[in-house]
Amino acid sequence: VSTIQEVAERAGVAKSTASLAFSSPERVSEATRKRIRDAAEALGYRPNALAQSLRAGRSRLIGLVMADTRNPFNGEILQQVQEAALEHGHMVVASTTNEDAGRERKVLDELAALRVAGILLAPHSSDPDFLAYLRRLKPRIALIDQALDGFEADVVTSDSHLGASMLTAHLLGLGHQRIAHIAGSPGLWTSEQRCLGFESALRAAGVPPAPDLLLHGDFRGQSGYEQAMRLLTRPDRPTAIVAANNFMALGALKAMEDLSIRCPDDVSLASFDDVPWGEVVKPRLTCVVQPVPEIARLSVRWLLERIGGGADALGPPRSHRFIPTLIRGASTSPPAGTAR
Amino acid sequence: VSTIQEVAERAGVAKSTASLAFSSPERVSEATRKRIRDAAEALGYRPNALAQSLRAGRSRLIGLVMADTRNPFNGEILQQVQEAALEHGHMVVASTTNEDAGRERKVLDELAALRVAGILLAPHSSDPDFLAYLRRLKPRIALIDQALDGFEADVVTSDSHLGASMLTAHLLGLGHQRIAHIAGSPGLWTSEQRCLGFESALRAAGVPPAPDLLLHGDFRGQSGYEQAMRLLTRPDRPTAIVAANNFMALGALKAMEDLSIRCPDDVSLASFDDVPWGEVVKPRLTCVVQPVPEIARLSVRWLLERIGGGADALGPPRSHRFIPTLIRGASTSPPAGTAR
DNA sequence: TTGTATGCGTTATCAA
DNA sequence: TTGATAACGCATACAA
Repeated sequence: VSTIQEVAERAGVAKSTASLAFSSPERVSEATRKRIRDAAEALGYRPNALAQSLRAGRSRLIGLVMADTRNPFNGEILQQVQEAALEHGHMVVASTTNEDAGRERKVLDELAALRVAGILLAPHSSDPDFLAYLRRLKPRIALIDQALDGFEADVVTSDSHLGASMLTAHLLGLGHQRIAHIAGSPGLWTSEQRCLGFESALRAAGVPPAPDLLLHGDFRGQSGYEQAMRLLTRPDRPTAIVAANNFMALGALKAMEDLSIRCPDDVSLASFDDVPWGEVVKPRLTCVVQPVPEIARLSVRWLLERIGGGADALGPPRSHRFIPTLIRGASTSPPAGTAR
Repeated sequence: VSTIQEVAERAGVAKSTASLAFSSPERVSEATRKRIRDAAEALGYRPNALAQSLRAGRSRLIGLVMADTRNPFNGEILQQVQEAALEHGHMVVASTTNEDAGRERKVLDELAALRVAGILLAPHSSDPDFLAYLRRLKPRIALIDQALDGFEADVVTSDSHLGASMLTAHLLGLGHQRIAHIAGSPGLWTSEQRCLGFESALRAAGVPPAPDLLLHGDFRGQSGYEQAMRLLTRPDRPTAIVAANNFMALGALKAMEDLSIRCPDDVSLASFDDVPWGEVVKPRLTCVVQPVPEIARLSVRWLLERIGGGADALGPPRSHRFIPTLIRGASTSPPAGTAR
């Protein structure tokens, strides 16, 4: 690639003029503008974004930090964020933490060093140290998918509390009373909201939450399998399970198979987030799905507004919770021996 | 964040000395080094990667360009590439093309403007124009997952030809004769290799490939559904189908369900690439899987070697094809009326 | 061992 | 309308 200096020489003008020809074409005479354009064309000139950013004090990069892109839910967030960012002329630096607090800080450090314009963060840590660290971090941060109590920032999520309540109410409506919840990693906002939503739906129906029916996993399939195994091998096993995400639900389903427990005939199963081509998973899972494209687009928009330095840049933190949608699958049905 | 100048002032030295303290600590006296370190610590100094890159003429970014991160196969490539890159001090700019040639060029343009150190590309286009464009592109390119005939570059893939042959031979071994193939997008290397591998296995078994049993999809689920519908509603429908990737296989499976065709009793199905938690897809798909972590790590290594400017930087293009692994599922069985 | 000066590619300011 | 110059933050060659 070539520099603006070379373009200028070829066009027989000063580099400042060549620069002007691109930034404010109207301030350059017709003739020279053409010469500069032609020279740039011939040389295949592309402005050096690094230099532009250094000069401007801000890059056209945004960082996206999430746990794991192997989960198609996150894969879609990335896809949508990337598209939305590109429409605004920004590229996305994608970083995964693999659920590791150390890695999370490391990638945030790197993003700060890169002077990214802003960071979309689906936080994994939530300890006070981490919050203090985040507050010191220079790039603007917006939270996506996962909120963080005690940290002031725009946050775009779906309503996890409501979603969990919807799933639980659906099961209660079918007649279930012993409903278990396989929750996500302790400490995470989504995990806790989903727990609360689960319990609140139970209480609303006059069913006292049983502590032994609330187990924590870590959002990975393996943990769903293990916790489901615990639940299902008890003498007083639950008649229905709510999993806090898609992978843990699949793990639970696998556990049922291995135990020859039929779903939904013996035990019903419902979860957060669909799986790709969920239609061919047997049985089709009942789940609540989040409007991922909207979450991605709004978070990008808000982040860029903050960065833009316009009137929107100030003002109190904004928060939006999208309403999830319940998809009735075949994995939930009235409990077997409901003749109570 | 602060600059090295501020660090230097606080430590009472020139900024070049401060710089030295980080790049060549041994060339700075114990005492001043400590003063500089302390000052940096106090100010939370992080070197500006933009400025470093501008100065060095090369950034510590690598671009990753692929079709779609919603496919967990690509999601895992991204995850692994990001991890490998981070270990070498590089961040990853992730860009999706959404199978759109225009977008593909656009993101490549942007990456070039960013002066990324190199690009890992899973190309979607393959026309001569595109090849010419790629050859002019400044950043070093390595191909991943998808090769590109006529373009000189390191390329890391799995052996698609072999993989398709493995699937086909497996079906032939079960006694199938009328085997169909739902191929990927025409023009893509993986699509063509898989076609060739499919046909070559047929020929090796003395079964003449039937042109009407070879249909092209576009690697998306919907196309798998549609082409499977075509195949399965024929009077002389095939007894087995090989799909060129996971999503198209799931689409085909859905088509079978909708047609009340049992798999594998009526028609067998085999595919490239697993699906996440494939164990709960009924029936468990027979498929060949690729060693994604190895593909990702080798491609990153080769790319960085080329960039590094060391002895490895020169030399002819390298190519490696990993051997895929056949996973026997429950979606393949001997054909129903095999008494031929 | 430390400091001075220069340039990486841009853009903005100011003068011509 | 155009050109000379400075500055963004850093690293290096060279001088002290």
